[in-house]
Amino acid sequence: MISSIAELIADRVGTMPASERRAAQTLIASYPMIGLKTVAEFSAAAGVSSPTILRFVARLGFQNYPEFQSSLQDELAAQLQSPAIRTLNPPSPGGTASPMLEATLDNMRETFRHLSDKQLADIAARLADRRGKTFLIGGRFTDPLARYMAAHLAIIQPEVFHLAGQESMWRDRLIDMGKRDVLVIFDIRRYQDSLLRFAEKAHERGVQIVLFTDQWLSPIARFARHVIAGRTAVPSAWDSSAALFVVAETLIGAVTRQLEAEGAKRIREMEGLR
Amino acid sequence: MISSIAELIADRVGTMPASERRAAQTLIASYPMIGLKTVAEFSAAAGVSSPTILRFVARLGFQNYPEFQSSLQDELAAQLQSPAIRTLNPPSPGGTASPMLEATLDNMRETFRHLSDKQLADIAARLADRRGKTFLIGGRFTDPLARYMAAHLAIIQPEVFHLAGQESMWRDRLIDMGKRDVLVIFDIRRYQDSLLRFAEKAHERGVQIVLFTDQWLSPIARFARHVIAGRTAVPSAWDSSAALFVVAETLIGAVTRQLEAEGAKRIREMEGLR
DNA sequence: GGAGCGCTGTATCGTATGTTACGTATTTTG
DNA sequence: CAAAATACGTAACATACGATACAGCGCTCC
Repeated sequence: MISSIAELIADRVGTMPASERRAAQTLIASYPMIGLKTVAEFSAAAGVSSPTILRFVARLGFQNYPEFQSSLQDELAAQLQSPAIRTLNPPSPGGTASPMLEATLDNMRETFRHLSDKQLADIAARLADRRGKTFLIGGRFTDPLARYMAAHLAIIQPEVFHLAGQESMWRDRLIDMGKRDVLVIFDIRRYQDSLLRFAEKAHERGVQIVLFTDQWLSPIARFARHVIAGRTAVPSAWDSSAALFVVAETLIGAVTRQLEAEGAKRIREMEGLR
Repeated sequence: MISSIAELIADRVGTMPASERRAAQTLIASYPMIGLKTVAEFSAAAGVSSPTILRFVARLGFQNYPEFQSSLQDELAAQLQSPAIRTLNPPSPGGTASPMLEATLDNMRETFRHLSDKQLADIAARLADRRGKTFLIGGRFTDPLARYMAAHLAIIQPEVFHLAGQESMWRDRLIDMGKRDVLVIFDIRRYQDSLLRFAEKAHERGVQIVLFTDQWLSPIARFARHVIAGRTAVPSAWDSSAALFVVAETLIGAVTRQLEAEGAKRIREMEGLR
């Protein structure tokens, strides 16, 4: 079975005329980068004419050059998006038994790799801003994450609300929301219409939206001021929210640090109330 | 020092207008593939207009779109030619970007090191046992974990109940619990008396208790049939529940696999009900 | 409440790109 | 050795792509 263009070429290079073979060799030599450039550059690198390149890709079975390029890109994307394959292939050191764990760890590293300290700091600053209220809400499976975050934030600052229950209940809270307020939304596949509708309404009111979503981005990203895209792929029937969970914990920690002075006092008071 | 376009974006995303930020987020989410496609495709994916994309790349310092694409390609080429860099980056990116992340990853590895496959399989089998009911409950900060697990388990099997609300409400449910039933409890420092009391009563009725706790073990461990001890130490004012979260997800996956036949049917039915 | 500024999308334009037609060179075959 | 078929490049073409000008809109700041 042929699963990559490189294999496809190796398979058919024998039946090609001389010039096309040179094209093939050039592509393989710096696979697949040259194939992503223009026909002119490709032909120049191979030392042949443009039509030869086009005949070459046609012989590989592609209708036109863009289709060939898309194919290469898809291949690349598959390689890049699953570092797990690469990390697992040279089998895990020490015999870490659980592929689930390995995938989760990879997800977290990937998620944080796309997440700069500055972004996190910005979001933390926004959440720590005491001038406005903070609302949190989540989808079917992610609502617990919203609760988790709310449970912590509510301790270090006032005016933190988790929106639970029915959709109509949230809508009634919209009236309390304004420009200085922050709405934290958790939404991963399959994205919920109800959340999208709610986000849109909140956005119209000028509420700042912080969105936790997966790598394919919930449509709510349209309205969000800050977007956190977590990796969710694991060898399971379900998507994993673990990476988002860790980001949430990181943010909780950062906000706590910012509110240290006031927060510490609050916490002490709360302890006293027990 | 800025060595990749991703960092460049992270650096400047704060100074960008809303639409360009959407472009940035879209690119980062599926980095860097979208940037290799045409302006039209990029703009469509980001939900903005073409000129916005062009202004976005201009703001990053590129003269034109092709130059931006070449830059991305060069970056990709460098990554592909030395996969070693990619594998080495996560462990030690110079000064470990996020100590929080590092600590969390360590916690997970440690947690799973003390957790045998057999233990996990046993617990999964117990949870998949359809003869009894499943109850889940958690403490102040861990209740969301119980909810998360309940949300998933409830889909693949009937008779899954999350115990919420006030203590007196749980107590009333004790009457429904018997020897064939399982009670999943989440309890980390500072351990809650209410949970301990509840666990004891359930234990007296012969309920099988599965306990998620921290490395110092909640006193509930006395009554538990299975104990999962997760590492919780992180450089933050709060303890981390991330390791327990991952164990929970692992169990959810394992139970799902065991109930595949019945579970799949249930899931399909549920989808149909939407 | 009004004036100014900045952001964003629509419509248009020029051009670089992929594509095709055709003529010449090279090889193959009877 | 002649004749045909195939291979290859040059040059002209059409399309789709990136770039730009402009107008509408919302926001901020007097």
